Amino acid sequence: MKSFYITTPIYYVNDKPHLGTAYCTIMADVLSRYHRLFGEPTFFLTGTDEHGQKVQQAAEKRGVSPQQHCDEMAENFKRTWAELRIANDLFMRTTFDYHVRVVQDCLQRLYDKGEIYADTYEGWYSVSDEIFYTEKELVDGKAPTGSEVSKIREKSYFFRMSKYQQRLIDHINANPKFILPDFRRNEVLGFLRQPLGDLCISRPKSRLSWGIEIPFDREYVTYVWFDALLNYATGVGYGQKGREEEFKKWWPPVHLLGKDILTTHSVYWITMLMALEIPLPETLFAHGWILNRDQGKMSKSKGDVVDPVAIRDLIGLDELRYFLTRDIHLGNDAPFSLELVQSRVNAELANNLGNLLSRSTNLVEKFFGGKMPELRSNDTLAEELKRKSLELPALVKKEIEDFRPSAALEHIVHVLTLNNKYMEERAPWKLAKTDLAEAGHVLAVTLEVLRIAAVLLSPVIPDKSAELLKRIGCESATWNDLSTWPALKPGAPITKGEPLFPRLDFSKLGE
RNA sequence: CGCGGGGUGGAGCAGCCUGGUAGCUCGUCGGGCUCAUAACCCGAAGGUCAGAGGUUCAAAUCCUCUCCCCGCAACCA
Repeated sequence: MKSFYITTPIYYVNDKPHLGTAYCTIMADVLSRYHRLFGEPTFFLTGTDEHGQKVQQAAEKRGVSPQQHCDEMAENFKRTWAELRIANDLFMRTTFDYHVRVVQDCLQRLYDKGEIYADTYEGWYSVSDEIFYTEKELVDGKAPTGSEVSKIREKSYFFRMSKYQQRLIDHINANPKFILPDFRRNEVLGFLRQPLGDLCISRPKSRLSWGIEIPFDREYVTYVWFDALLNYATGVGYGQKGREEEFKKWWPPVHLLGKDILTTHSVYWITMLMALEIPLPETLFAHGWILNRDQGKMSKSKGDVVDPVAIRDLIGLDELRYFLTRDIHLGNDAPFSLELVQSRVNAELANNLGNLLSRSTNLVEKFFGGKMPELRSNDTLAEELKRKSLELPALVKKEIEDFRPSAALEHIVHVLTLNNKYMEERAPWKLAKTDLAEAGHVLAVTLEVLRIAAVLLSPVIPDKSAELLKRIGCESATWNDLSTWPALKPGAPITKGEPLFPRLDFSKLGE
């Protein structure tokens, strides 16, 4: 059986989780839950990137050790993901012992193979900013921050990235699903039309001590990206005795990442893997950014609500997950606002799904004493509904495999809409007075449709989906149950309950 | 001439690769229903698909040019 291994970037531990990182993590969660539902062995990795100058500085400022600083900051992420129902299999941290050890092994191996060599790094350095600037970044001979820069030369170690340029181009061209969406692939290929340089992968300890020590020269630590990217491999056992089977089981991964770090992944990471002779990832999928009303990047300074937990508190967890999955076409930039959330959630979750559940369960309570009615032979409309429902799993699966979760949800919503039309057409509230069994049939059909929809929506709205299934007495919700019709047992208890998705109303918030 | 993306009814987006009656959600207007979360159903108005030219029997879709918006242009993360 084919396994599915998906990763988010490991987030820089110094930052706090915001809507952008939450978006990426939720999408990876949704995709991994779908693959699990399909019955595939699935592994989902997220975590934190913990080395680097900024961490060192932040720790110094607080008067704590870098490790302690990281331990505390990593908790922000763990807690946030727990709040958002993220079901990751591992929370990876680049300060894990085994990660540090394997990164060092990799450095040593590449050095021994001649893939890493010593040379002189020359660049414009700002003492006050403590970083190098590229020629192009300089403004009138000064750093963009206005500080003085001077040209300095220092011994550094370089990875022979340039050596792999053509192989990388060939691989991208030969594997159309390697970099997605398509236009991102073009972007990377465009970038690769210029000659690729070698990558400086060392930093002198005099400037940066919080990093992984380079085994063949203890005066240096390795560049954070070299360290961080390897987490995708070390997290599932790469290079570790006793974990060979684990690595074999999960590798290669699907990397979900932000478009801003596509270059590091498609160029640095991939050439590193080539040099290390590790099989390449299946797909690098770059998602877009979530923008505010003015189409700008979300930011606290602009007064946007960026704390994902605060947003969840405002609109509800499953509602947030649904909005991000449904309203945004994975890969594209997309606007975010409470109005947009309200509109989407009310239309599809409250009015369509929630209300369909309410009206059908209400009628079952009213006319059938809260017991699941029986199906009869199908009329044309019911036959169509049944057929479309049974076709849904395959449609959803295809869309998810193509990274189109929004389209997957659209198919489901479409069937629910048809069911609402069906209710209108057959009017079981009237039928009940003339032909009770027929009214029961209409309701039974509806509840079966709801069952299938709820199971197919469970990766996106896990809590609400479970609640729905409970109310309609569904005991088994596996992928195989989706090809069963009927699955609900006549006579089983059906309960109406409170509205599953209360309508949102932000009109009074004074936007 | 650096590279790439975008410009589709009032709003937000699909469609473009593999040309063939312009689609989805919301909003607006009219009607129906009254089981339901003022929800549901039916109908209508509203678009020269940024602009110009070209290819074609046929272009939102392919090609060229122009205008506007955005991202990237690596070794901070």
